[in-house]
Amino acid sequence: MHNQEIAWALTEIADLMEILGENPFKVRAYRKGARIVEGIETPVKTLSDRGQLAKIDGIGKGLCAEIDEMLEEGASRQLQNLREKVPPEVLDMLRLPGVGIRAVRTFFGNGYTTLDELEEGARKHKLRLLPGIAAKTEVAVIRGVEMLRRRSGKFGIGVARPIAEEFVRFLQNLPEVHRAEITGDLRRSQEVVEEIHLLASSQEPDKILDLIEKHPAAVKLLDDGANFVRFQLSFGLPVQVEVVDEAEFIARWVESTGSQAHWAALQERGAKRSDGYSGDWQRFITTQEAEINYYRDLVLPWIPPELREEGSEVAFAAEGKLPEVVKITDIRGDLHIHTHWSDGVSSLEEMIDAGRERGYEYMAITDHSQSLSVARGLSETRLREQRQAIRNLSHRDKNFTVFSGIEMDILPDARLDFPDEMLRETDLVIASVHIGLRQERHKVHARLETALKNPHVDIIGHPTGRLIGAREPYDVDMEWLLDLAAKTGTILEINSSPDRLDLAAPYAKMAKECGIMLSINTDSHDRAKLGDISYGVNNARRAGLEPKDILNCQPLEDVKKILAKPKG
DNA sequence: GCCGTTTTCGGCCCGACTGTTTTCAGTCG
Repeated sequence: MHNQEIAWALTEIADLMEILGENPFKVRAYRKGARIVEGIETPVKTLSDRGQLAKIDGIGKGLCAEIDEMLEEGASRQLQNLREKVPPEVLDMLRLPGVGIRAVRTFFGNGYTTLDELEEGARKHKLRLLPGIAAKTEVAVIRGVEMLRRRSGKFGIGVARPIAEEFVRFLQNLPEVHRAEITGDLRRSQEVVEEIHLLASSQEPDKILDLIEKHPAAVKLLDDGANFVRFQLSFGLPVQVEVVDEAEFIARWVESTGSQAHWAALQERGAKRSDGYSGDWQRFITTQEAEINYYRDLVLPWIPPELREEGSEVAFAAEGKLPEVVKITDIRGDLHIHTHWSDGVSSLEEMIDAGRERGYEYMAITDHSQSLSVARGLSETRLREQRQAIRNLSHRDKNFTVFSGIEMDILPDARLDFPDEMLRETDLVIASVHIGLRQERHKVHARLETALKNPHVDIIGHPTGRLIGAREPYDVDMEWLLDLAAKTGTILEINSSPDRLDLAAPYAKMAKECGIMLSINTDSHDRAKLGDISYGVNNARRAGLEPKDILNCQPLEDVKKILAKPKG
């Protein structure tokens, strides 16, 4: 089992124990263990073999034994036992916003074991007859079940992509495979996908497909044919592997990357060609070895997969109007980072070293501010202490600049968490909404207005507050927000966490059109998450953003000027 | 279950908002 799978298993154990009324601190220990395992970069197997697992803070004897069992057996007996006691959909009830552990226990204790039953109970006003459940909870159940249904069968890019990459490596290591790539929605970096689609080329498709079917992760065969196999992973995600002849690879790759609209637009363009080989253009280009040649034969520049969506991009490309979208190598620093000064896992030193190792020129440490006490937010005194600690560390490397910043809370009553004097002396101020997410629109607007109009607020963090598939955005009129950001010269964040991707690509595109600068940040709470920047970059590419639109694609001196300059 | 320690068991981030309530507990972040 891999680190992520172990982390999922530990989380599931925690959820099930909680439903069964286990000691809350034991539950918390499992959750914490999951978070730690998720953040470890080396495979847990390696640490276990070296006997270093129990030395990690937060992993004691019990969790160590639990993890060792998973590594050896590929499963946890405790988890199996717990699953026998709690039907799977009772776990989903925990995901309903506004429904907590006590309500789930009440539902389960009164015989509700599926979401369908629960929804019916809510619609027929039966839930309110249960102790401690009222009409509002019924509304929350109905809304929440609808949200879960919309999400069902969909998997976040943060789950799908690492798994897809692992299968690609597996395929590439087979001697019979010439080339293997991710294709489909995932290659276009959609936020959520319904399956992983992989394309491989080989002269011996039967042999490849046979091997794939026997892969230990393929728990259930869904479908197979002459040149493909489709199977399901343990947690339900379908994977399709298609094997084609080398000569067909590029054409099939372009076609399967999609979207349908893009492919249709390409075909139309091919059919219209009038310079000699219009009749068999497709046969000609199937023998290409690179996508760039495929597009060149249609007299087009190569179109990045993230832009192959509407179909209209083909015409834009033909007119030379495609944006030069940002690449991951354009990113010069990460400007939203947490450390264990607040709720991060890694130390200040570890985060700074990790940024330097990524080849960044700069980074901003932005821990939470005092009001977010659950995250051990920094008081003014602590922030000043941290600034001094950062200055002390900065002397170690003159080629790497660390800004001392803050992720300051925008309070529910529309005040900011720090006075202006404090903000003035802080290198970079991100203002974010963390509490009071269900307020009415006029209150949310009043809060955002205070933040955007404050001359010291540089960036609005995760501007809509959504968690993909888990929490709706707070109630904000996006056109109003973009207009205000443009007027005040406030930068908006593209939060790279695959759970957030906030701003979403369509809003980021609108922001660019309004002349708003964006900042692609990871919001990392541990050093392993710095790599999430790739999700943010993919999201920005879908929005057609170019390096000039992005704060952290600018050289250090320019970033300093932008942060020092009064807004507006 | 983890940690730290007065080495054997007690304490484990917390405050605001909201409604299950009519005075406190559940939920959220």
